Amino acid sequence: MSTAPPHAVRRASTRAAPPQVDEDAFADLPDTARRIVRGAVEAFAARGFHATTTRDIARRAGLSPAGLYVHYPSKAAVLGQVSRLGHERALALVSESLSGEQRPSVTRLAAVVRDFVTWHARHHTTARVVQNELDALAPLDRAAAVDLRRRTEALVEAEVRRGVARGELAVADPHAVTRAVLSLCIDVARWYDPAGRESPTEIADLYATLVLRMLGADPARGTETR
Amino acid sequence: MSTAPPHAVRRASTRAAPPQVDEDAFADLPDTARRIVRGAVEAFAARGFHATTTRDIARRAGLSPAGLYVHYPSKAAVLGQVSRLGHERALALVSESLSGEQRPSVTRLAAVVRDFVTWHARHHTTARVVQNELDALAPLDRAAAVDLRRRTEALVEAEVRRGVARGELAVADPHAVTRAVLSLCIDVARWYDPAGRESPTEIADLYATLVLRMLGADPARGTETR
DNA sequence: CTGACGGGTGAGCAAGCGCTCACTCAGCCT
DNA sequence: AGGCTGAGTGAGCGCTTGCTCACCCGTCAG
Repeated sequence: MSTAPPHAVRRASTRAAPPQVDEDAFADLPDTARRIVRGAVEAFAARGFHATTTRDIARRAGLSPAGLYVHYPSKAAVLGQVSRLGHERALALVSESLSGEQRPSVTRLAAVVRDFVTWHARHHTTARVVQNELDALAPLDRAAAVDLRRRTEALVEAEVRRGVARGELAVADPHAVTRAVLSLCIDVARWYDPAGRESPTEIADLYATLVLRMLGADPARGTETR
Repeated sequence: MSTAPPHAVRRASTRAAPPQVDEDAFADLPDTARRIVRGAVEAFAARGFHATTTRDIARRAGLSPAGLYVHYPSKAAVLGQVSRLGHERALALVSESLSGEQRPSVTRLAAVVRDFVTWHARHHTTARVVQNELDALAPLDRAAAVDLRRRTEALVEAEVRRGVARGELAVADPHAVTRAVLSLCIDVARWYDPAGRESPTEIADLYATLVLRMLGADPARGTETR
C-alpha cells in the first residue's frame, strides 16, 4: 500500500476539460422546450418532482401554465425528457472517456472518473434530478432510464475487468467494485455546493486518486499524459 | 499499493453485528406514534414526502386521517421526527463504533465503515428518507439535521486525523477524504435492494476494504480482532 | 358513580393542482 | 389579401390535499 498522501493526482500538463464535460444535455432542444426543461430542472432539483407545480415550471420558462402543454403532454413527460437526456449525456460522457487510442486501463479509469465527477459537479442540478427522481418517472420512462444506467455501468465494469486481466488492477469482484466507484461519483451531485471550497476539477482529481486506490492500482499510472 | 485483490476483509472470528446496527430508531416511541412514523417512512421512501398523503400514512398506521393529528401537529412534523431520530441513530452508531478501548485508527475506521454501511443497508428505507428529504424539512428541523450530520462527520474526520498523525494513514486532506468515505457509505441506502445478491454484511466487509484503500492503510490492519 | 382526559372519528372546508378548451395572434405561403 | 398553422393565453373544471371541528368512547381516579 502506498504511503504517499492521496493528494489530487496532478496531470503532466494543464488541459481544458474535455468538451463533453461542459456540454449541455438540453442544447439541441427548440428554444421554448429548452426553457421549459431548464426551468423544470431547477424546480425539480430544489423541491422535488411532486412539490413542483406546473405553474412554477411555466413561470420559470416565461409561459402561462397552459403554455407548457403546447410542448409537453404532461408534467411527467417533462421529467421523462430530463431523465432521458441526462442519462444519455452521462452514457455518452463515459463512452467517450473510455474510447480512443490504446491506453492502460488505469489511465482510462482515472480519466472516466475525472470526467464523470466533473460533470456531476458542474451539472449537479440536472444530475440530482436524474439520480433522485427515478421513482417519479412513468413506467416507460423509468425502464429507459434503468437501461441507460445499466449500459453506463457495463462500460466501466468492462474496463475494470480489462485492467484486472492485464494485471493492472487488484479487484476480486469487478461488478461490486464498479458499483461502488460509480456510487461514489454519482453521490457528488447530492452534496456538491458551488459555494464550497473546492472546484469541480479539484474534486475530480481527488476522486481519481481515491478510485485508483480502491482499484488497487499504482496511482502514478493515472498521471500519464493522455 | 497492495496487489492483493480487494476481497472482503475477513475477520479473525465471526462476530454478531453489534446491537446498535440492529437497533430500531423508533423503538422508544409510544405505540401509535411508532405505527405512524413507520408507515410514514415506508411511504416517504417509496413516493417522497410530497407525494405521500396524510391519508396514506394514516391508513398504514391503522388510523383515520384525522387520527394522525392527535399525535403530530402536521405532516411535516412527522418527517421532522423521522429525520431527527434517524440522524441521532446514525450519530450514536458512529460514536459507539469509534469509542472504547485503544485500538489503531485503521481498525476503528474499518469498524465504523462496517457498522455504518450495515445500518444503511438494513435500514435503507429509513436512511433513504433521512438522506433524501432534507429539503422537505421545516427550517428548524433542517437545521437540526444539518447539525447532527456535521457532528457525525466530525467524529469520523477526527479519527482519520489521528490515523494520519500516527502514520497509519496516508491522507493529504482529511476533510475531503472523510466526506468521500461517508458519501460512499451513505449512498448504499439509495441503491441497496434486499433482493440483491449480497447481504448487508458482505457489502459492509467489501466497503471496509475499499475505504481502507482510499485511506492508504494496510488492509491487513483492519482484520485485527476487536 | 361521575367527571376528566386521552385517543380517535366522520364530515367537510379552503386552497391548490394538473390539465382542458375556446380563443387569439403572428408569421408564412399561395 | 386571405387562409392556414403553430404557439400561446385566460378562464375554469374536477379532483385531491392537509387540516379543522364537533363529537364519541373507553379508562381511570376521586
